[in-house]
Amino acid sequence: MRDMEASVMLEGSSSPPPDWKLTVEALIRGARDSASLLSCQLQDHASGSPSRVLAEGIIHSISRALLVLDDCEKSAVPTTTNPSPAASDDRQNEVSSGKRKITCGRRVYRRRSLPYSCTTITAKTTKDAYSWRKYGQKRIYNATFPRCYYRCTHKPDRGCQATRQVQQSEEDPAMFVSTRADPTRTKLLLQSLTT
DNA sequence: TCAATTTGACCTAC
DNA sequence: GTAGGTCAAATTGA
Repeated sequence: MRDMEASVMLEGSSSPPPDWKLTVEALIRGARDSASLLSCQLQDHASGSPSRVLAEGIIHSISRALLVLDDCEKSAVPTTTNPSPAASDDRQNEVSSGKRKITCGRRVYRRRSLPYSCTTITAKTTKDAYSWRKYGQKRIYNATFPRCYYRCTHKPDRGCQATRQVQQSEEDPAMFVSTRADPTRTKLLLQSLTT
């Protein structure tokens, strides 16, 4: 698996085919369905059992493979996401309006489609190397459960850009769909896969 | 007192 | 125009 991921990434240094995006989306759908199925199967096995360890490994590998594919796509179409410093200055112009302050001028946000994202499905919100801090929650259209947004606690002091989205599964409320994105650490992971 | 969470507003991608 | 991601004031809890 490791070798496959590495080779996929190396090939991704060239321009992707026109239907690359459709291919990746199809893979993502298939992988998510597979992960959901495996997650359901996991419920019947005790934690640490060989079957469960194997299935968790498969889910992890799928997530990593998708991560590499996504990165190949991104590398083919370079983007700049540097927020304008001037934008933050605009936020200084605040006026008071009732309960909360309303900002004059435009805020600038880094947008959508989590770069270098990695989706996993777990029986509960798992602990990892990060310390997450919740910064938002939204009701999602056609979704029963709201989506929660987390970012790394160390963003202000260490500049950690990791973010995480967690949403309860529609099919099985006991499961949580977790999407993590960390531009800096993902690059390091990809480098390690090639060595 | 301070850090974490909540929640409505703001903003942008689609 | 709408859905969804982010901001930041208010609130809560240790």
